[in-house]
Amino acid sequence: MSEKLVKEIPPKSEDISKWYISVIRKADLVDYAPVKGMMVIKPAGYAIWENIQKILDKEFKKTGHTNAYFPLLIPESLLNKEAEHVEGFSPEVAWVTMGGSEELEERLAIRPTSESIICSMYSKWIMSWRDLPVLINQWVNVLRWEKVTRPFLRTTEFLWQEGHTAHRNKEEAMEETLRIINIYKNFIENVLAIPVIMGKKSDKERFAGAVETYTVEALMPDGKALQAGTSHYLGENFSKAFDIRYEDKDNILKYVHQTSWGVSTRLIGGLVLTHGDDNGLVIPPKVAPTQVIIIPISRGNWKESVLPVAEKVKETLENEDIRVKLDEREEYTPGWKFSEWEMRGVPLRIEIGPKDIEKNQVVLVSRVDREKRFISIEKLVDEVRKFLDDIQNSLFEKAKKFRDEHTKSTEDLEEFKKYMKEGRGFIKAPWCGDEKCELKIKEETTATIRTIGEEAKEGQKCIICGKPAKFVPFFAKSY
RNA sequence: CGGGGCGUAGCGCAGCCUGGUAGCGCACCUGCUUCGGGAGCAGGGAGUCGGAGGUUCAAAUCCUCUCGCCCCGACCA
Repeated sequence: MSEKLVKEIPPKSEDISKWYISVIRKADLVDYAPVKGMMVIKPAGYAIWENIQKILDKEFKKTGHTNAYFPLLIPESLLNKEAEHVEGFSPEVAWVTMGGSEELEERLAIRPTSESIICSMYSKWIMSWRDLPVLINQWVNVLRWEKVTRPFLRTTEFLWQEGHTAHRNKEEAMEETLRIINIYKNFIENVLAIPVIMGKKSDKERFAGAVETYTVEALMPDGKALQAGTSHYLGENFSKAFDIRYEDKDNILKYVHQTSWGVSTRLIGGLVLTHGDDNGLVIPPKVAPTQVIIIPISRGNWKESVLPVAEKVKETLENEDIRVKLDEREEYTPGWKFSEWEMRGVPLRIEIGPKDIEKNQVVLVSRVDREKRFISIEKLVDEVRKFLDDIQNSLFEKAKKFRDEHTKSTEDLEEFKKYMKEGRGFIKAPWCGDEKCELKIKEETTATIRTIGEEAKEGQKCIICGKPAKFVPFFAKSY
């Protein structure tokens, strides 16, 4: 899209941060709250989150999960039970120390994540192999005292879902961990139209308290990677710390194997960054709160001629469960409305004017590239569906093309550094598996291991130490 | 948490260096004409200059502290 019609949005290519802030605020997704790092998710933004919830929740239910709610406050003693977990999270925990004017005997953590409180309950609930698996999810807010914040991408408080499951053995827990990360991958790619790389985290990048962390990583237009979702195999780490045991068929008491997994409102930030352009937001049809905006062309006696047709079109689409709005406001010109709804990211526009009425047609216009399709009113529903599908696909293809073009392979550190300086992106480079080399790469290039990638081939050498490589990770600078 | 930048009307900014009547564009309100890519004209409303101290006859402007936002690092979904 060449023409820039929306004023006050700085070009995405020039300063993506300014662009990002400007778009989310102009599209009315978010506002800053009075407390540092906290945001108000406004109706337009929350509607996207509701659609994310609706679609993901269905997937969780389909795979046997149920929702519950665990408390916001976690006693310090519980949080402290799993050593690695505390160490990982304690720097960013906010504490409640007063109740009214009384100082509390034990301070209470505002949940940064809920493993500890949920495990403390699981230890009461799980007795027998017949109680397993436990497959519980909750949609809640969590709080992490972050030093650097950005709306959606990293906020002090954020909304997410966290699944916490308990299983009889490693195999079942591992299967669950992978089932979930695949649900995330499919959702993020098919619904949010953001291509991701799926894989395992290195020991250093792993979730605090986990045995293995699986992640889906998306590449943003500035070449930085966004961790979009994670699924952890917790092994027996928490069950041992919280004494979650069950009596198995063989009469032996065993520790459960657990998983936990989550995606957050960060996904909205990823969506904005990935698809937006100089005219504002672009929301993929499958999550768009409004998929179609109808703009009647207000000329002459349009209220008698055009408006009734527009209303009929709206009704027809509504009956087909297409999320549609009609902008019949008189105080704005059609041109203004075009720009306004483009900025808000509505993927498909229908223009209906006097000329169209004569020809018994309507004009469909894509948000992505302003492609116009003139279609006869009889074919409305099919054509709208088809166009929405095309837009959904083209957004994914466009993002995938960018991702692929910004994924490079190298076995040379200098070339690695050069890639990081010019344009950035994912870089695949062989690594021996040693954390020291991982740290060295970060120091030299600012890139970290996003996923450890596939196993190295015979003869590939670590880019730092030159010893035989174990893996070929995806490196990138991260959000 | 370190380095840098910025807080002036809803949004974007000028004014600050060199203290002396708070300004511009967009948005908003009223009216008329407009309307197939952010319409034109005329009139109008709106700001304790982020906050608290201090210097001064006088502070948006100078000094100190503080809060917040943005960028770059370290840390993290």
